[in-house]
Amino acid sequence: MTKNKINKKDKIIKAAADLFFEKGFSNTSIDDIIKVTGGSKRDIYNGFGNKSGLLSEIIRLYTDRVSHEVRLERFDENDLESSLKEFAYGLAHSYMRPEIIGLYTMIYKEVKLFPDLALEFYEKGPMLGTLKLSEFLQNCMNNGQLNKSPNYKLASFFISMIRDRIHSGVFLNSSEPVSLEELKEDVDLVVEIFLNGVKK
Amino acid sequence: MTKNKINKKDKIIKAAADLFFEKGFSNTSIDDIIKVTGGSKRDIYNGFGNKSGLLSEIIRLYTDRVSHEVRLERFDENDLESSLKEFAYGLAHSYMRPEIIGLYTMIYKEVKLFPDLALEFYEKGPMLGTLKLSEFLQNCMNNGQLNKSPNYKLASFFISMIRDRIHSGVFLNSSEPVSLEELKEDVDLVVEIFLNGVKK
DNA sequence: ATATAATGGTAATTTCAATTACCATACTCA
DNA sequence: TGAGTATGGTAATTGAAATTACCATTATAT
Repeated sequence: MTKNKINKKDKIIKAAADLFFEKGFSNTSIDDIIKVTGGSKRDIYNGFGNKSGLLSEIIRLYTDRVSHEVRLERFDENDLESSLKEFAYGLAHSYMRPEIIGLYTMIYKEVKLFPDLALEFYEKGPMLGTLKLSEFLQNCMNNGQLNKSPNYKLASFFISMIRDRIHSGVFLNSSEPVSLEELKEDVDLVVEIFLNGVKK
Repeated sequence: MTKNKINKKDKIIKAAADLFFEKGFSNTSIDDIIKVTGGSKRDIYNGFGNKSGLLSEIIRLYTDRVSHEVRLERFDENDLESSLKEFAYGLAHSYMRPEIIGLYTMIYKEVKLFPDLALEFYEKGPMLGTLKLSEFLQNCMNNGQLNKSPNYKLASFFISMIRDRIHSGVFLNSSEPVSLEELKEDVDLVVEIFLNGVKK
């Protein structure tokens, strides 16, 4: 049955993603994956061509999920501060998720090996979110609520503060991961500084 | 002569650092290094114990250089804006240097393998710079020039904006590296937003 | 100057992991 | 149901790279 084949592929993708995100692509062997899923190496070569093919499918799949979430973001020009805060909470939430951290970790590790996949991830993920926010900022400039400024750049700066607050500890092994609740104050502070910084 | 031994070690360190920064630790073989320096593998095993030992020396050496530079930063409480700008230019300059980018790249790649070295890098590099800035901000708060706020956090936010402006393109393969001249406007914009955001 | 120790080079050795070969089994469709 | 095809499992094969063995050479110190 085709159904079983799909289940098997899914199972492999799930297991491989966990391993790749945890240990990186290069440090995960085909055998490691099979040890989790059962079956045999042939399942991977039949289903995905080779190890790199498996990675491609995983990155595509996970970045598509992220980009889908980003598209759902809603902003309200009549409530600038709340909108920014909600956006920032969503962002923080997303950057804290293990799959996202794993995705970033892996892409940082393997960007030299797969430059195209890294670019695709960037465009469907971080860039899309930045565009979404910059559009909102542009509307608020048109409104007269904000000073005219290069909107994409402002959006990038805002997002950098949020993301780095969460990721710098992870990627340099310099602090324990925290929960969104613990972060809330910091996120609010970011919004406050940013808003003071850019509003009329 | 001991002199020759040191020269040989230095030569190996230089060549290995270039390769590690360019291709990463795991993807550089001992033979790759020897191909550049001449001599034989034994030089590496005699001089550094093994491949990891070589990496340790490199990370120590390069992070010490960075931390030395950071210590030289000068601030002037009487000229807040210029001080921040000068600090930001220095920061940008530093984040753009190939050795620094290489160091970050490699540490991101291998943090799982060498968590202690990653932490050491963080403490001697980014953390030290952040402390330096936060001390200055604290002074300006005491002065009454800035609103009271958690100073280390403010400093982190400021640095995140500068660093991410430069590094996000590199690490996700999403844009060409730029020069400090091209960045100057963006750095000025960061300072402007930040200062508006935090000053009384 | 020569016995002893350190150093360097070449060629194993070992390990690990991706990929492939080959055979047995299970499925498909007439 | 049975010929032909696809799939899965086990066991090669291959290649890369770290580490080590061993011998030759050079340096050191009395």
